[in-house]
Formats: sequence, C-alpha cells, structure tokens
Amino acid sequence: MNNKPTIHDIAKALGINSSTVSRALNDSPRVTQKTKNKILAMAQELGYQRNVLASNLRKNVTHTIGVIVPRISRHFFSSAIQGIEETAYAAGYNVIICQSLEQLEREQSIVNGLVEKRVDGLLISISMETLNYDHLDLVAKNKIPLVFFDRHCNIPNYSSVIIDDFKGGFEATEHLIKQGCKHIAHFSGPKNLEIYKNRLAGYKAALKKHKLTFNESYVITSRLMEDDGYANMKVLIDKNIEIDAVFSANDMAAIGAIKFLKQQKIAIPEDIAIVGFSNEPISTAIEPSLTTIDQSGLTIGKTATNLLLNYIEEKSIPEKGKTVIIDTSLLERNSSKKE
Amino acid sequence: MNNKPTIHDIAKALGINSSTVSRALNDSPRVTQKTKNKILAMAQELGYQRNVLASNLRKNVTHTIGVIVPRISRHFFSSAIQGIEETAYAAGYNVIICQSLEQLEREQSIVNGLVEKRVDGLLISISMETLNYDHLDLVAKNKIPLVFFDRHCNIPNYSSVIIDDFKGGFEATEHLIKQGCKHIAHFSGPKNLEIYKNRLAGYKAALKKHKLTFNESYVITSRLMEDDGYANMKVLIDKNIEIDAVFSANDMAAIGAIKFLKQQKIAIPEDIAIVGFSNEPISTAIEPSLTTIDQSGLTIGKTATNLLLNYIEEKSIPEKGKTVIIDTSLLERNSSKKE
DNA sequence: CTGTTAGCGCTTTCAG
DNA sequence: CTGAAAGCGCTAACAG
Repeated sequence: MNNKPTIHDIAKALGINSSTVSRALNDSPRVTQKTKNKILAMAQELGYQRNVLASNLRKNVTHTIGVIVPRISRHFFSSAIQGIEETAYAAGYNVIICQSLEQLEREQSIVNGLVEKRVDGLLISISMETLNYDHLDLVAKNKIPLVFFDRHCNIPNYSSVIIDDFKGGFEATEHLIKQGCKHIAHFSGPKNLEIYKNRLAGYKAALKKHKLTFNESYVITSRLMEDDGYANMKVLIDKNIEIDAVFSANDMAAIGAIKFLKQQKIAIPEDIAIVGFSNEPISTAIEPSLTTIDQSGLTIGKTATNLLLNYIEEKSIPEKGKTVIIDTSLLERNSSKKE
Repeated sequence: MNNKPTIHDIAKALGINSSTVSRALNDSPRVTQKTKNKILAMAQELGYQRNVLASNLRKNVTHTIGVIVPRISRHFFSSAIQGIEETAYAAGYNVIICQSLEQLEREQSIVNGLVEKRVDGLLISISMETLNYDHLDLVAKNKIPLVFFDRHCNIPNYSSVIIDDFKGGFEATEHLIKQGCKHIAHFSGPKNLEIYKNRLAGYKAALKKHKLTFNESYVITSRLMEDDGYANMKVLIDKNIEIDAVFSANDMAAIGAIKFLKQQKIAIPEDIAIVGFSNEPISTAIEPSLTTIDQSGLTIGKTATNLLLNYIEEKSIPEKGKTVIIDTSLLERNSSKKE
C-alpha cells in the first residue's frame, strides 16, 4: 500500500464518478448531503488525503507566500516572520522562508526560485547590497504581488510597510536632548536603505529644532553589526571626541557600543547615554539603557502580510504602490541620564 | 501575454517535440548539444520558466521540507531555522516554517497540512503540550522522513538531534559549585520534554558528585517564560530560602530572574549567581552573568537538516531511529563569583 | 444533482 | 538521438 488512495479510488469503491468525489470533498453545494456523507466516510476509511500538488497545478495557486529576509536569526526579522506566519496561517497560507545573507546574488537566485515555485505572493526585506532591482522585474512580469517590509526601496509601484523611521529617529534624538545631552553621535547604516536615511534625517531634524549644530564627524556609517558598534564607539573614545550620547540606528551596533563602554568602565547612561533603534526585548530586559521599539517586528510582519493577502485575493495589483507607515509609540524603554 | 510559455510553446516554435525540450532543459545526455543550445536560446527568448508545480506533481517530490517550531522569534529557534535554511538552500530545498505556539492542536493541524503539501521531509521541535503522538502516525504512514531537533520525544524509531543536555546541566551546575556556591536552585521545565528531564538529571548528578544534598524545594518547575523566571525568583526571595545561585534550564527564565534581582538591588553574581541554559548571544554581550551555549541553535539546525536530507535522498527511512548528541563546549561565558 | 471529458505542464516509458 | 503517447491527481466546463 505504497500508493496513496486518490479520488478515483474512492469513486470506484462507491461506484460513482470521481468528479462527484472532488465536489464533495470541496464541499460544493451541488452534491447531496447523503452522497457527501458516503464519500467522506469512504475517504476516511481509505485514509484518503488530498494531493495538494495536483490541486494547485490545476488551480494555478499554491497558497504559499515567499519571504526573503537578510538573516532569520536577527531578532527583528524573526519577530517579523512570526507575525507573517501567524497571519498567513490564519488565512490558510504557508510561508517559505529564505535568507539573502545580505548578498544581492543570493537574493536574485532566491527570487527566481520562488517565482518558479509559483508562490502566490512575496514579502521582501532587501539586502544591504541591493542597489539593482532587475530581479524584481520577473516578479512584476509574473504579476506576483510583492510587499516590502522594513527595508524597502524607493521605487514606485511597489508597496511597503515600514515603521516611521523619521519620527523614530527624531524622537530618539529629542529624548536624549531632553535628558540634557548636547553632543550626540549617530551610528548610521548603508545609504541605499531608506530606513537609515530617514533615521538620520530624524536625528538632524531634532538637532535643528533644539538649535544644536549638526556635526558631520558625529555621524559614523557602517553595516551596523555588533562589531561595528564596538569599533565605532572605540573610534569616538580614542579620538577623544566629546560626546555624551549615541543614537544608534539599530540594536546590534548599540550593543557593541555598550560592550565597549562597559569594558572601559564608562558609565551608562551617566557618562554616555545610548539609545538603540531596536526590537530586542530580551536585551532591554537586562539592560534598560537600550531603547526598544517593542513589537515593531511583529506588527510590521502582520501588517505586511495582510496587505499582501489583500492583493493576492483581490487578484489586483494596484497601479501605484502604497506605503503603510506604522506609527509605533517609540521609546518604551529609555536611556535616561536621570534614572 | 498572461499565459506563461510552456515547453510546448518552445517546441512548437522550433518545430520539435516537447519531450525533447523537457530533456534538454533537464540537461539529459540524450540530446545533442546543438539542439540543446537551440532550445536554451528559445527558452531564453520566450522568457520561459519551468512550472515547478507540474514537475513536482509528475515526479512526486517537492524539494521542500517542513519545519515546526513552538515559536519562531525565540532566539534558539530562529538560529536553528537559520541553520536549517542555509543547509537546505545549499542542497536545493526550500523550507516551510510553521509554529505550533506550544499548542498540540495547532501542531496536529500543521502536520496534517504539511503532509498534504507532500513535503519531502519534516523537522520538528515539539510543543510543550505534546504528550500524544498520534499525529505523527500519519507521517510514518506516508513514509515521510522526520527528524526531531532539540525538543525530541522518547519514542523509538524516530531520529533526533539534540545537544548533550545532561552534560550541559552537569557542567553548568558544577561550574557554580566550583565558584563556591552551595545552595543552588534549579528552574526546570515541563517533564514531558526530555531536554528538561536531562538537564535536571545533570544538575542532580553534579550535586551528588560534590556531595551536596539535593533539596526538592530548590527545584521549581514552570514553562520557563521570562515571567516565570521572575516569579520563581520572587518566590525564592520572598520565602527567604537560602540560595546563592540559580541554574535555569533556559535563557528566558534566567532573564526574568535577573530582572527581579536587579530590581531588588541584589548583586549578580556576588549575592546570587545565575546561569541560564541559553543561546542568546546578544543578551550575554551586555550581561555577562548569563551563560550561553553559543551557536548551538545553528549547529543543531544544520545537523538535523543534513540527517534529514540523507534520509530523503536515500529514500530509506532507517528501521531504528538515531539520536545525534551534539557535544557543545558549554559555558562559553560564565557567571562567576570571582569575576 | 451527477457524469463525461478535457486538460493544468511536465516527465517518462516505449518506439522508431 | 528524437517523437508519440500516456498519465501524475485533481478541477471545471459542459451535458444530461
């Protein structure tokens, strides 16, 4: 009994036609309840299981959405994926997860593979290397709905779900200013990513509002890994640059900075306050000097998936992309000089 | 041009038969290089893309493996998933991720769905509620290879990949003893999970070896969420139970405990040392009192996937399950009274 | 309400 | 080396 029973087997066993069986199993109103019952009973008896592959081929759908993130284990992304999975599951969709590992080439090959697999939709947070969007043409050509989340790109006709990075950067910086900080460094990320541009813009705007001069040498751009944060902090200290706070554009770099300061016995936040644009509740639980935007990953994931599912089920890709900006109430936990 | 080109289109355009096209696209040796070239060129020209759905149906494979974890955003699982994805991707497989959210019912329905989707293999870390394994019969009946990772269960004929929990528990406890701790509490997890039984056994063995009496009231069993750790710690303190250390069976509960102690201004590790069985490098970066087993998630994920791929590609599910125990060198970072 | 028929797009015998 | 034909298991017209 290697061969799984098919609808034909159950049809034959009942002396009826397989299309009736198909209809019954899909709970079509065009079958008597009586025959439905018979069919269901027989299906049960034979241990029948629908072959989703065949069904999908016929219907030309997969009930699967592809997700591409730079790296699954980054907390922001794993919580986004959690939100995606929950929303997708509730709607009867599965989720295929792929990671670009920040490599454009890998991202391209993944997109290609997912299109071949005929995913019903695509959710992408682009890699740091992605400056070229040719691989997305394939997606458009195949009319596969696509929604960017978090790391979007500034091209029209695509939808994105992001948090309000400008406001976040503004509030984080203003928060430090209100604590009395006057010399605030900023760790920024690659400029091809809108999110980092916007966080930087928010930082600048806050300085301006509070009449603090913007100092070019206070902004250090890196890939924002933990080691980068450590190195950035070291540079500032070694060069004796006078700072009393750092606004880091992500959590990893903030953690690196904290690590360095702890080693140097520099007090946080008394000597130098740190705010990391972050979504790492565990870290903040044990180190309150880290700022988190709690739940932002989850919320972005859910929102992006809902938007995507709309496109998929309406079968209408909107002419113009839509950008959903999630106004997260920032600074749930604060780095504070007064604490 | 809504309809994607098929092999028939490219056959027709070339005046040849579609089976030749199929062979050429699969790089069969039974086609001339010359015709292959012609076919490849035409495929390119028409923008042909293989319909993997159809191919899979025909070949009765999916090149997809299903992964079930309790919760994606838990760092241990997200790093395991990262390892799974990397290994699977390298072998040409995709990964469908599902979360049980610790609910048996959900786990059952997910297993069912993945079997219907005809995944080629299954990687499962069971939920805390899973005391009943009937839903796995379906997997066996369909001859779908299955490998448990981390949270396995004690039933024969299934393979598992785990870390050496007994040794880990032993070493963590012994480490505390060597620091001079004599009253070590243990936060344990649900007893249906082997991992928690084994960590507890390791704890007991270490006490025994060092001639410390095992005290039943030092062991607190919970679901090991952050709040549980907080509450457990509070109970110990409120009841004035004399302890100088805690070995927590996971990181979350350890973090909750640390949080409580910090609020109470109880010094870590001077007053109470904490070791959490953990895989959360970010937390340990900023709080060295937490112990981590770094990379264990990644390693388990990769190892489990390799084992599963073996089963899939050999098409042979071994008669008897195999348990791979990863001997992680523990205690990369330590909680130490001397530090 | 049920049956007949024709595919979805691909792979794979079996012939030639 | 290439072609013809059958069919993976299911669904969806179209009849009746």
